[in-house]
Amino acid sequence: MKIVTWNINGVRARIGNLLHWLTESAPDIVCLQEIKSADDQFPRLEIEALGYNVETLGQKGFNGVAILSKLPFDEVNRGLPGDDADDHARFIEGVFSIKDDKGKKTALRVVSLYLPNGNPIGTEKFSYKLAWMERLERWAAERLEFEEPMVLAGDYNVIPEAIDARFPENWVTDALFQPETRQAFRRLTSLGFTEAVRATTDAAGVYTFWDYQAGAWQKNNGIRIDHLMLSPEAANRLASASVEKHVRAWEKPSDHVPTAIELSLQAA
DNA sequence: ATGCCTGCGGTTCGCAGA
Repeated sequence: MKIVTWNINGVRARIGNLLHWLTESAPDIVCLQEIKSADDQFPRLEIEALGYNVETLGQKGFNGVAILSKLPFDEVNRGLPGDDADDHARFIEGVFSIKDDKGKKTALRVVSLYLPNGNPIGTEKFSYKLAWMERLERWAAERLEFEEPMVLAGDYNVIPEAIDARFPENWVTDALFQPETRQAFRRLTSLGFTEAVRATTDAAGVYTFWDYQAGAWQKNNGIRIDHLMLSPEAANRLASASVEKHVRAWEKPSDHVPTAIELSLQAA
């Protein structure tokens, strides 16, 4: 089963790219971020026509997340618990039915998350980011008790290590590379999650984002900030992970590219 | 030191992004 995360930077501006990519990449489940669209403006009909079920948590103008799935949704949960005053659309969870090793029906949980950017540091934006990461950690710790295959996929806005940036020195004062940010990300690993790309390669130069400005793509001035965190039950079934870098060279690209995993499991 | 570029809202500039 192929599961992909992609910060699409405006689903309506990118609908042509999205439809082409869905046909080419043939994912089973897609986690989208920054759809920048209210739910009633989301271009669902074109996507449904390709055989996908669509669930969104949209917001007018910015943010917004969605899950597209060839599997039917058994359950959908919108919003990250822990702060009733938080009105940003950054979190949606879908639950699907799969077969376990013995052919018995069990649940697969997939989250599409858009973690706050947090810049500039020293402002309420950065404290919101860190608070959001604490809420995510608490939520994830509870979900791990289910002992189910689970994928927390999205734009984490976290550069985990220096190897994940072409020029790490450019990011030392940035919210994406602060020690507190990286430590909060590592706490997910401490809970028991496995980050899929680093589980499959130690290579440098694996990036998922290139800024639109200053020729960052042409200079390969990239960073790796889109991640898939796997529960133990999902990590045990990880067959491969890959970054679909070529999509960044398309006409009118998103500044992020799709990041994919293959899990050895079957829909029920 | 700053802007570089892009999408969106709502109008031709401001905000947000990373």
